Amino acid sequence: MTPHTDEGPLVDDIAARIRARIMNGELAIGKPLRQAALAAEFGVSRTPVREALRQLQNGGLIEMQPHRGAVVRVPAPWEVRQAYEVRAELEGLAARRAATRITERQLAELREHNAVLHEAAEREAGGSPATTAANDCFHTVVCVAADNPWLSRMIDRINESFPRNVSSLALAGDERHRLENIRQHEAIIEALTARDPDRADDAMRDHVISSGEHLTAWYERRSQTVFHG
Amino acid sequence: MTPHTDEGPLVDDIAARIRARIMNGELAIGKPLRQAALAAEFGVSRTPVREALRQLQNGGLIEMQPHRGAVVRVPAPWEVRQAYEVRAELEGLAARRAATRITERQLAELREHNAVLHEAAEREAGGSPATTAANDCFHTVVCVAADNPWLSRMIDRINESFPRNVSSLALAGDERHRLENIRQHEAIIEALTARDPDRADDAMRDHVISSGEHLTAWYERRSQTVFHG
DNA sequence: CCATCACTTATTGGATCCACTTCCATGATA
DNA sequence: TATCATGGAAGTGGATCCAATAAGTGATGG
Repeated sequence: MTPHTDEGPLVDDIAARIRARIMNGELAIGKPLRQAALAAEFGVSRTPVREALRQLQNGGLIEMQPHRGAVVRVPAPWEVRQAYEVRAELEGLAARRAATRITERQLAELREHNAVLHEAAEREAGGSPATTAANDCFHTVVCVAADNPWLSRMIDRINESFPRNVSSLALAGDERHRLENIRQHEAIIEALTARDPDRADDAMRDHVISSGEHLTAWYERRSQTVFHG
Repeated sequence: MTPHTDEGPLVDDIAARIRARIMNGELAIGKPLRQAALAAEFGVSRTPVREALRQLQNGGLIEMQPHRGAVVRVPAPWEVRQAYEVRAELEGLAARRAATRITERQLAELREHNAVLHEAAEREAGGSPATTAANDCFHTVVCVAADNPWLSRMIDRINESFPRNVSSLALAGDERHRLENIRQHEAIIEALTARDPDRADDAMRDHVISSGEHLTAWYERRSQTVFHG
């Protein structure tokens, strides 16, 4: 199963694969992760798996208790809000920088990604991998246009701390939220097209904060279900 | 030597100790790190050392080439500028949040730390551990007052990516820079005392950006010395 | 005299082994 | 019957072992 095409250290490969499993929901939130099981699944020994798990712990995606194993982390709702406040600040900065640097080509890409989202919003539920990917790409393009690798890295770190399928699920059920999302993207594209750093910054902040509020609300509902139901 | 007072996983302890060695300059920039030597020094096997090194690599403090070992990372000057632009954004946010949350007690601490810096500035060169600590504490207090663990964590990650003694060295030689530093701290304290988020944000940004420029300049001089001298 | 190639050596990365901790079930005892 | 002790099973963390890779070194040929 994806037999490890030798590209760099094994442990990074393993970490990436485990992260992917968590991101797409294959390894559900709260699920315990057995080193032996993962090692067997990937056809390697426990050593690189252990190191990979530690990497993921460092990134905040899982929790490890000594001698008790690792579990996919369950973020508290207020943590989501805190993280998204930071994300808003960083993505705002990215948009600000992008406004004076983005190319016509990249602007076209943004419109393309948003068109995919718009089309999907009318047709299906919205939680599909395609829409998740389009959403990711939208933000990635802005980051690339911002042309600051450190900034991109920091934003990535935040995103990698929350399972992606959860963010999608939060979008999935709410038609109104999806349309709001698309309109916010449009506002960002407009500001970038106008090469207006202040407006781009504001538009991006609004967008991220609003997403964060929806996600926080989702986690709050989920916490109630899990802990009291 | 500091015989590992059992608090938590061994690998974290090792990572912290190696990081400390790098931060205070005991392990100089560009120096190769031998797993066996570190293991012997700490009285453990190579396994936890390897994991610790990988943690540090993840944090960006060292570089590891496969089968070629790890070296203390040499940041390029432009990287320093990029990182400090991000840091300015984050610390600005921290100051903004702190303005409406900071306690009188914490304000007093800020003044105290800055007094230490002021006193040291007149007396000695400025690169001492005490001044470094006071500088760190100043920013830490603001972060704590901001009351957002995610924000603190992100700022920490940036700071942990550059050996601390280097930042101090950049300060050490320049009397004018030291005084500028202290005045900027005063401006931040004033803004926080006035509970003015906008002013606090601006003052902190100015301060961090200015520090970043000095540090960048230091790295540029150093690069020339190392690579062409 | 210099370039190249085989060989040696140092060092890393992954696998295996062992000890220790934790959890769970079973049974003894008040 | 409830509670606590005890033993076993599962799983992790660290140590050790082995294979694979890359630098260094000396011999050989042009």
